[in-house]
Amino acid sequence: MGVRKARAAETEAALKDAARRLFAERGYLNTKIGDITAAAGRATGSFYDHFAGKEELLQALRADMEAQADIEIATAAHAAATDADHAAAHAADHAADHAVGQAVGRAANHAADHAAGHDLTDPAQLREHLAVAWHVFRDHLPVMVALMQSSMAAPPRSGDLWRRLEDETGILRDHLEDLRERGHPLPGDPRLVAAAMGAMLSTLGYAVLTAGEHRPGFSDEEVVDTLTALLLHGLAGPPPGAAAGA
Amino acid sequence: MGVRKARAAETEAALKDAARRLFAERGYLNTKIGDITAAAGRATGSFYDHFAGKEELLQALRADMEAQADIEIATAAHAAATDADHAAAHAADHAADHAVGQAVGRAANHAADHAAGHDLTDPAQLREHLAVAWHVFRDHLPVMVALMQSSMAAPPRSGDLWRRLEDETGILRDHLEDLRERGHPLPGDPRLVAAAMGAMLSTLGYAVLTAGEHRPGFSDEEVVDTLTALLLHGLAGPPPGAAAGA
DNA sequence: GTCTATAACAGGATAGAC
DNA sequence: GTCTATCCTGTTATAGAC
Repeated sequence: MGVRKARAAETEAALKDAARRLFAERGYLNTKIGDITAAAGRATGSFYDHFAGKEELLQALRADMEAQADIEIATAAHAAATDADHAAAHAADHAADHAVGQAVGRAANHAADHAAGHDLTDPAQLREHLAVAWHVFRDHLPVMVALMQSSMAAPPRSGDLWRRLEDETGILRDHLEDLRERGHPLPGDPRLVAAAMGAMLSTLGYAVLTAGEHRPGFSDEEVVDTLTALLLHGLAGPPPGAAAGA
Repeated sequence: MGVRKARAAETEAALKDAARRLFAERGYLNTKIGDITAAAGRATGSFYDHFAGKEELLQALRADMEAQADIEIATAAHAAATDADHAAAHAADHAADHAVGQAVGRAANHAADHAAGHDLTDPAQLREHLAVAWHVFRDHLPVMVALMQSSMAAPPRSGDLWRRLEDETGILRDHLEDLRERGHPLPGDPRLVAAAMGAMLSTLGYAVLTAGEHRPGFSDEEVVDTLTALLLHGLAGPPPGAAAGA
């Protein structure tokens, strides 16, 4: 790789970094191309040598995020697999795939293999799913914020948000369908239940993790524990003799 | 009221109507002042004789919505109160107040009185709460869409979304706190649980009710039933002998 | 109060030298 | 590839006649 190409890659990285920084601070919609180039220490015109526009930049950031999430997930799953506890390893492994799909909207390739054998009614597995999704959201907050703002800014009737919700919860839906096939009673159509859970997770994540000053003051663990308890047994609480996850 | 004033009121109403129509079609963010005046059959300049800007118009629409919701709620509660079934009437009455607060972000005045005596663990009452919130959302979709787009477009760190979530779920939170004080185990901090439920309801509502062509095909009842079942007993389902709402 | 016309200002995107 | 300079478009908001 020549110096020229290296310099170009450097500029592209600088633009991406600046974009992530600004997306977290001002949001995607309020960040102008000029803001990004200024923050990256480049000229406005240079932007268009790397990206066709703001939307293309966002897609590039999304690709980066998915790639990095894959790595994090894989190592997390591996770490869990070295554990003595089979159930935990199993949960972490599958939770990873699901959660990434859930938070990012991908991983259809692994879905089929891993759908079977899951049990979202197991407190540990459900908690692990939610925890991974929550932390992916937190670790990639700038891009998640940008993606959410972008899909909320689209014309309502385009159905963008519903599509996004379905994409993000593909794996979760598979797990639910699997659960239903094995005879477990579900609250409703797996598509709907999965979308509802995705809606809760993404909007609550956005609200809690971006609040900054006016921070609600909930720790990651408290949020994950609460969502686990709520989604596992609802408001009525666990049946008298059950060993719950809360 | 003179003719001049009446004409002015007419124009203001025309602007509001046009705005609601366009907000539902193109969304709040993509609707320009000029679009509204054109759709209302007025000149662009006339807009500023009635509103200081788009944000002020939105606040006016919000006020209208809240006023109308009050009426709808009151009559609904009254109708329910004439029923022979005490429990149903009770549920509908309080559900109304909550749901409006939930969907609209107000009704703090009634909160204190009505918080006591509720029981969100009762399937009928929970369902009623969710049903009213869902229908308020649907009936005022243009304004709800605009409000959501507006708060999502704000700078993330402003904490706008978290504040909005807390405001919308004030009454729900009160009910949960009441429940907790009466010894019922909750999934977590009432503020957090309420916010999570609000996040689910508003985002799912937006996604499902705006999807248009790419409509998921779920009826209002199916959604309300599903959310009731999910929030009442979670994914694990009702305890063996329970009479659930699903 | 309503209109026409226009000022004022983003913001996106390109041209051409280096 | 990167820069400087500029064009061009859309949108807000106001001025002033009616």
